[in-house]
Amino acid sequence: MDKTENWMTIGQVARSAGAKVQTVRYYEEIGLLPPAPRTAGGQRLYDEVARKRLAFIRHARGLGFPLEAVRELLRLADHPEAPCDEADLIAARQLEAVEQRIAQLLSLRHELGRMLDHCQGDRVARCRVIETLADHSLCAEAEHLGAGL
Amino acid sequence: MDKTENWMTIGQVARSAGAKVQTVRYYEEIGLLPPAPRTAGGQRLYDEVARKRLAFIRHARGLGFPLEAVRELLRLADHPEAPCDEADLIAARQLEAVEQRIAQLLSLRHELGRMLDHCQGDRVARCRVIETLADHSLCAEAEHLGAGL
DNA sequence: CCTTGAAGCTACAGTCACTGTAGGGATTAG
DNA sequence: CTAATCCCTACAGTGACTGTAGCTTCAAGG
Ligand SMILES: [Zn+2]
Ligand SMILES: [Zn+2]
Ligand SMILES: [Zn+2]
Ligand SMILES: [Zn+2]
Repeated sequence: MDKTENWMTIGQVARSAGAKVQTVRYYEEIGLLPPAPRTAGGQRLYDEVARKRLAFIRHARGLGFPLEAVRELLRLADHPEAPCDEADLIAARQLEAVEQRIAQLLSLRHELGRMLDHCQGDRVARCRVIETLADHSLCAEAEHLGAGL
Repeated sequence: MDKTENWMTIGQVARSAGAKVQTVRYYEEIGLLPPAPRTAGGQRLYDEVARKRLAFIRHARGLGFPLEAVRELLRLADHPEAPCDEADLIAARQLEAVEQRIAQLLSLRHELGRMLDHCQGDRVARCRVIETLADHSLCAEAEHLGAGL
């Protein structure tokens, strides 16, 4: 009944979802958002449906889902009659990835804490931080092979 | 006393440090490793000093230090008489970054677990995973604004 | 109607730390 | 001598944006 389209500009829709303007354009470019209709002057316009879609994407990204998973979740959300096994599987895989990452980071925290605890704050020649980095056998147990935060 | 240089190829030194050959060349390119001496045919050669330097880099990377921090740690390791405050500060900052990341991921784990626990595994129309992504007010408390794993 | 300033447009480069590929040359064991 | 394995350079691609330059459009005030 409410056909009064309440158009928003890209800046408004971006703010409403906590995204940057460039990010919204990027999502359109890679096909996560449909091409937005434009004003006569070529500026993008967004309605409530588009705003919700953007909010969905940002929420999923905030929970760490990679964009390909978000793409799949959007596709599923567009088919409400399909069974939800696939959506649950994607979320379960994401949970597993988060748990693995947590385990890895707990191990890194342990090693970093140990390094700092053992250092007497003397010269570099006797710095436990430098010594440990030069000799993995000073580490407690961790494998810390995968890199990055 | 041991001047018998025991040269390794790039493949050998990479394997010994758990790195790929391209990664070793990349470290040389960005100046983390000094330019390696070459054979007459132009192939790189590595000695024990270079092997240790590469192992140091990989160990630091394995503990999550960004390359710029590794660069600084290497610079400090080359000056054994300097005080070790700087090295300890870099490690402390890394520890703090790891702790922040852990806190964030624990919150994500909580939300993902909640989503999955509440879903009855019906149609997408009633899938708690999709519902939650569409409506952040179904989340417990977390801000999950920063993205990515 | 005109001006001004904010916001929008495209196109492209840069981030981080690699990884992969194409198209060749070097080295070594048989 | 040949075949297999390694190595070389140079460059493109990854993920998910972010920043910049140089322009155009829009809304509001005078
Ligand atoms: Zn120290
Ligand atoms: Zn270690
Ligand atoms: Zn479900
Ligand atoms: Zn939420």
